[in-house]
Amino acid sequence: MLEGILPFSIEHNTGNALLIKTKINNNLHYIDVILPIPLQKLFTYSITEAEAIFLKVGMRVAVPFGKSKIYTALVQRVHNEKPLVYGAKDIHQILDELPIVNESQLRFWQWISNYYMCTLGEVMRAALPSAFLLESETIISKNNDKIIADTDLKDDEFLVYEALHHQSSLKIHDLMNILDRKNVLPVIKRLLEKEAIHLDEEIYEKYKPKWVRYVKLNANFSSEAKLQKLIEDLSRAPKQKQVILTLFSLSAKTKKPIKVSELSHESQSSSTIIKALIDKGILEEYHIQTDRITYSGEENEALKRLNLHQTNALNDISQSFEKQNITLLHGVTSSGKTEIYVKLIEDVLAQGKQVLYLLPEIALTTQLVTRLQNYFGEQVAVFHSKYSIHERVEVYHNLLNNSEKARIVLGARSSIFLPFQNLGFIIVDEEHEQSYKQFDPAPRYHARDSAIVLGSIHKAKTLLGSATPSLESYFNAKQNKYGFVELNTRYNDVLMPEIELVDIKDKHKRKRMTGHFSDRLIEEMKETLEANQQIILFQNRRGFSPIVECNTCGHAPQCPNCDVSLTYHQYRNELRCHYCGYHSAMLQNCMACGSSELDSKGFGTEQIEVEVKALFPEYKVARMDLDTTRGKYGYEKIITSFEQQEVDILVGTQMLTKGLDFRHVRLVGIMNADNMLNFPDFRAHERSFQLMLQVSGRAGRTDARGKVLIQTYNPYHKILQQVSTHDYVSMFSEQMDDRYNYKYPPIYRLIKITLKHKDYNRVNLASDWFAKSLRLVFADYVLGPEFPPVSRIRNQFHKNILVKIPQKQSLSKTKAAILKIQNSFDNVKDFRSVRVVLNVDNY
DNA sequence: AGCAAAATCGAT
DNA sequence: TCGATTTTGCTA
Repeated sequence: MLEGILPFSIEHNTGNALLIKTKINNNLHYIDVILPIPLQKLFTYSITEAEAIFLKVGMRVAVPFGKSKIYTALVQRVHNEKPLVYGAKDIHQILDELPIVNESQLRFWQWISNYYMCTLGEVMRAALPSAFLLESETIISKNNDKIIADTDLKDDEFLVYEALHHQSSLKIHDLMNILDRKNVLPVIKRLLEKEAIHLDEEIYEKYKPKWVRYVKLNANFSSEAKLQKLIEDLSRAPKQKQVILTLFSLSAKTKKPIKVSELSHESQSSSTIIKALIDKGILEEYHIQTDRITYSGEENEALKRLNLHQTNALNDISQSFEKQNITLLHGVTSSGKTEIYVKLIEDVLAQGKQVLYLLPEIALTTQLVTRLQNYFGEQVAVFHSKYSIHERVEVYHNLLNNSEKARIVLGARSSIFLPFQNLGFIIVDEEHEQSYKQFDPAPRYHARDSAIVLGSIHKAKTLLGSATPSLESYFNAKQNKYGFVELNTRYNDVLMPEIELVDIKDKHKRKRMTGHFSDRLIEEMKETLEANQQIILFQNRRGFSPIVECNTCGHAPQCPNCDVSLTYHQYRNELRCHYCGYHSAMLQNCMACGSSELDSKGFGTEQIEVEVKALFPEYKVARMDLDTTRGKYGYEKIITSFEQQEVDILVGTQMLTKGLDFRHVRLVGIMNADNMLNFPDFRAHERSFQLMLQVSGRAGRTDARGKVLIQTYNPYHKILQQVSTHDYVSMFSEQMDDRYNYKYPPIYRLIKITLKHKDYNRVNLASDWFAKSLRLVFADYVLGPEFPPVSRIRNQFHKNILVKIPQKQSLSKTKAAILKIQNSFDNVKDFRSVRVVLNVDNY
């Protein structure tokens, strides 16, 4: 039904539970449920008649599973088919009054599970806020019916028993702390045998509504006279009197309920004073349940008038949507795409439909959120990983209830799983971003592609936006699968920045380099700083230097768990592994020969920061990378201080590229373009082009034309030439030739199969076997097995096999064949312990 | 996934 | 030879 429009089709999978056909008995009732674990099967439980009437598809039930665990499961089907080969267990409890997952979501889950080759349970885990998935916890308590003599207990048993005298119940985790070891089950078992304790399984809601404490004057004092008396009585308690007076003035001013926190703040007195008043019965406290997500907005901002180019683009998009469900908007950086989105959103809202606005995680900045909130006020809901589980539940509920508070969802990739009721429009901004693809764990979905399917399920329109579209989307637009609209002028007609390539090989030869800075870059930096403008320096590698090498013997320290050399981080004087997090103090001497002459090879953001500070000591320098943006607001702080011009030079990794709008940046320096271009990946050239153009786009966003300097050893590289002329089209056609010749996406599809095991030989044997079986079916379309550039991570050896799928080959049959091979693979005893990871459309 | 039974390991 | 650790099998 969706052929020709979608890049893929929807297939249906019937759960295993349905395969065991059975006699229908109308007196017996069953449900098939999805469990949030990586099992392909659905499970059938028996329910009572009353439960059968009450239970609807999409409700949660707590069910016993395995020996003692209780899991949250989702009802997938209610029926009367008695399973023949096993006895269905009863459910433990119903958890919802109404379904929390709707029919379209379940269809969507099914699609994700089929397309990305994972189980429905894994999709469920990704799709529901973790607070919805309660699990049972074993509670240990003392058996008071029996008295145990201390002498009957071993040391560890005694410790637990003794602890139960002080605390009525313990959790497994507490036991681990008490006994200071992981394996506590034997102790529990022995205590259980001696009837010293008993166990209970307890489930609890992780979500608790937020209650806020309010106070009011006790009704006894409502009359004028009594009030007068109260004030007099309190003359000897000035602090308390102060609180009462503040309460009066506050309630007179706001005419709203008074929060305890507010009162304590306004009256400058501690909460103990308020507590004393409550205890005296003068004040009365009460609680109101509140939303965690509140919008304390100013007046709605009037929509900015669109300029001519924007208006044209808007009209083109509307026209395109008449014929196409998906449209690609290719708009250069700083062309004002957001304003166009806002107009489109307005139209959809007017039709009473919901909007999903997807952004890469990192681009979800306060900048954009407040901007949208200023236009749409309360109707905007934000959903991303920095939100607490409680906040996520609230957004989820607001959508489920089709609340006014969630007409527009602004979110990162996981927001495609929210319970939309009436979705009318999806925007995928920065569509080319690779972070839309989930890497680990399963489901390894691509949010852009999944959003397109979601759109088709809801019959909604989808708009993909980017200044540097992915080859995939541009190709689809060229093939007329998508509509296509271009916006080539920047807002206010600011010219695209001038891009200059600096040959550092030549500069090195002529001794024109200071550290990693060419004379040209220093010149431009000076000029920019003197004009009171800001600079961004881009280096796509964090740390100080990626390799530390001994000058005498050439030995470089390696990570003990991974196959990489350790990166030197100067600010903590540490060696770090960027794959597993291993770190150790920086060595003073070479571990192999003891020489103290250690040299660093290569450079990262940290080293650039140090060098800039030395070059321009009178200016403020900041660094933005994974190391400086840890913590909830780390990222925000750096951006704000740069925005406020407290910082003149910002050094950073690709984080800098994500949709930030800085007004005073005139110069962008790319320290070294070569390491991205030489990255061993078929998308390296495409990605370098996108990355460089995106950073360049940060320059000169308001009036003066910006400047970009790209330092490289190879200024004649095709990609660099294309970047310097802003030539997306020739980049596209050239890259497409390569993709065509070497059989890569978007011409061919890819499925990557990764095998992992701690034993090197076993990975080799297993992957050879796997690849050989694949070749029997797919012949030359199988690549590998090959070790990835980093072949060992966290003590696991990795080996990759790539399956290329021609356009005309059936996707579902291909996947079925791969699954069949995996199944026989799992039946080989020696291979069973090898982890197999399937990654469809891997990035 | 998580848990327990079965199989294998290893030091007395 | 017994106890500990790893592997294997199953969940409804």
